[in-house]
Amino acid sequence: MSDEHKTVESDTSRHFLKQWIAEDVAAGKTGGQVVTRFPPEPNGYIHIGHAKAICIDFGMAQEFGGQCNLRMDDTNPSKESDEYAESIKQDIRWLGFDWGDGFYSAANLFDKMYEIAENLIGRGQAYVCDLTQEQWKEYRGIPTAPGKESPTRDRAPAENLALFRRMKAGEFADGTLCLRAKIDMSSPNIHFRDPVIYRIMHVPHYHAGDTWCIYPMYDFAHPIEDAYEGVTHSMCTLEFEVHRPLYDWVIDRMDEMGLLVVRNGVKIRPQQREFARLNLSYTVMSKRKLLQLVQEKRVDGWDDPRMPTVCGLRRRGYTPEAIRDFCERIGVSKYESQTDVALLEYCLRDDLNKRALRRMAVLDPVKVVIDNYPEGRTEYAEAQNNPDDPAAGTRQVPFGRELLIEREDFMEVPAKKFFRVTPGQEVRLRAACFFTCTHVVKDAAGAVTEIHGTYDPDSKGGNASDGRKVKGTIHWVSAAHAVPLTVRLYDRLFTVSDPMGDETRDFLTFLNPESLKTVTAFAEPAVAEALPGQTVQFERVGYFCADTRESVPGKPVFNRTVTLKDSWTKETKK
RNA sequence: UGCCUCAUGGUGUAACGGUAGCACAGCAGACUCUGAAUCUGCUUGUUAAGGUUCGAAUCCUUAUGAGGCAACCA
Repeated sequence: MSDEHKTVESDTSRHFLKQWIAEDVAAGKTGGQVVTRFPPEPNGYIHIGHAKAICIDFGMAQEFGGQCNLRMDDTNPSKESDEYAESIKQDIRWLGFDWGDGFYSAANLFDKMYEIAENLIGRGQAYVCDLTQEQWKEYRGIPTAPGKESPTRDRAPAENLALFRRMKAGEFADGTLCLRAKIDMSSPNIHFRDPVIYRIMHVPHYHAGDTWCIYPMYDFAHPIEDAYEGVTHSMCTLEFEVHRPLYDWVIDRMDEMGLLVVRNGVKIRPQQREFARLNLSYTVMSKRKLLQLVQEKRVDGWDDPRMPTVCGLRRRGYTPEAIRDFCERIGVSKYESQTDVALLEYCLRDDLNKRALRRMAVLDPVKVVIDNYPEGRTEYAEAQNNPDDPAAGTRQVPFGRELLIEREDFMEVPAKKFFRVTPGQEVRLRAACFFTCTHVVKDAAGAVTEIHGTYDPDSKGGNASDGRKVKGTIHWVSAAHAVPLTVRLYDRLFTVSDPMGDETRDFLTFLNPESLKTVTAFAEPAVAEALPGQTVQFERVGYFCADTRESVPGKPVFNRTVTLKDSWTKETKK
């Protein structure tokens, strides 16, 4: 990763996770290597919120010269698939992170987990419970009142073991029996009230096949996975905070069984800490809500450019650098905040400004006729591909008597401080010449159909030899050479900053009906050469990305990635 | 009405007992062959009340507000 994307920070400005890890390193708790992990469940596509977690997990490992594993936390086969697992890998690689040979799957540890479970039974720390789920719910109690013990809680270990083996052998139906840790039914922490650690589930596993019909629960599996991988720092989101005592309980049991990894003579005791998940304005982040948008066809699939999914952002034209920069800037804390999507857009523009080639395209055209320019003649204006980067070179843009310019760049009666085309006001046609409007032609309804004017032959290239200045420069396209292209103008998916914030209204009622507008635009010929996935800047308009799905040579389709900042529209609203 | 966590400008974060800073957003201006970018300047903040201290955003107490926990999900 390049340094220029790192935000400046002082030595003392370190978020709490960084400080935590630094202290452990100093105290020699890591055995010489910090190991973290990103543990997605392969049951859906990852989104910008996951990207934050990925940047933290991989970022902390990088910062401390350690290793970050990618682990599929696949303990519930009813929801998981290889397709999801592959998409997750692809998205993480695209974001720019590398897990090296640290790829793991919880399923690879099923044997060991089972062994630990039997061990727990033998030690009288787990038992097979035959309460129905309804009974269990009743026995467990509620947060404000203690639970009561299962009638089978004190069954003899030998009996429990026999039962558990029969569970494994497939002798029981789903939900009839389960294995529970024997902890404390009166604990104020519900997760300590003899949590279920194994359930019967006659479902084949996408990765482990049909070897198992019992599967471990998250609270049991996760610390075991961390421990076996030698993970030193296990970072997750806030909702797991109340699970931490249980995580530590499992680690303690493993310690007693002598199962903790020893690295360079140091016993690695994984520790969990929690940080606030990302909330972004004008979108939703829950997997369930995103799934709903897809299933109800409110959007065009998981990779719809309006979606906050990584694949959606990618298709929209976002860059990994911009996303990483964003994740760096939002910081890490335990406060459940809502980050303004404007910051994400800032990071995007900042990155694209440096690298996107400049092109000219007119989204809402009106014809311009240069009356003193010869009919049928074509000249070429040499335009810079990126004014901030001379190395990007130049291109030749065809110019002729008839041009197309942006409708909003003309005002018959100019507003105050309007520097664009208006009768009698000289403007610059970007990279070409000066132009002055003389008169307009209108249709029966009074709409302008043609703007007539003259150019100054002495201003070819964009500057007059007498050195006079013009206040406005506009983009244009030669009518005779214009390439039509389909442009999708994307806007925020929701009309309100927090679509989930109103409990009385469904979030769908806040969908922005104008989140997608499709128009036919006209561009200079070079635009047609853009490769799918390539982002260019349509000067004065915004950044646009050739769609990876539907753009084909000869029939280009562009997605608006993000607009340019626009201080003129603000001016007009005053 | 149990347990856990959190609270700094509009937003997000920093300050770890010693001058409340940075970024985004906003506003004003300079510059400009993109009304972009760049540059300058500005507005706005420690939830409240007590306490400890020479000194509190920071430590303590209480209150208030927000979030989490009652899947055989993760």
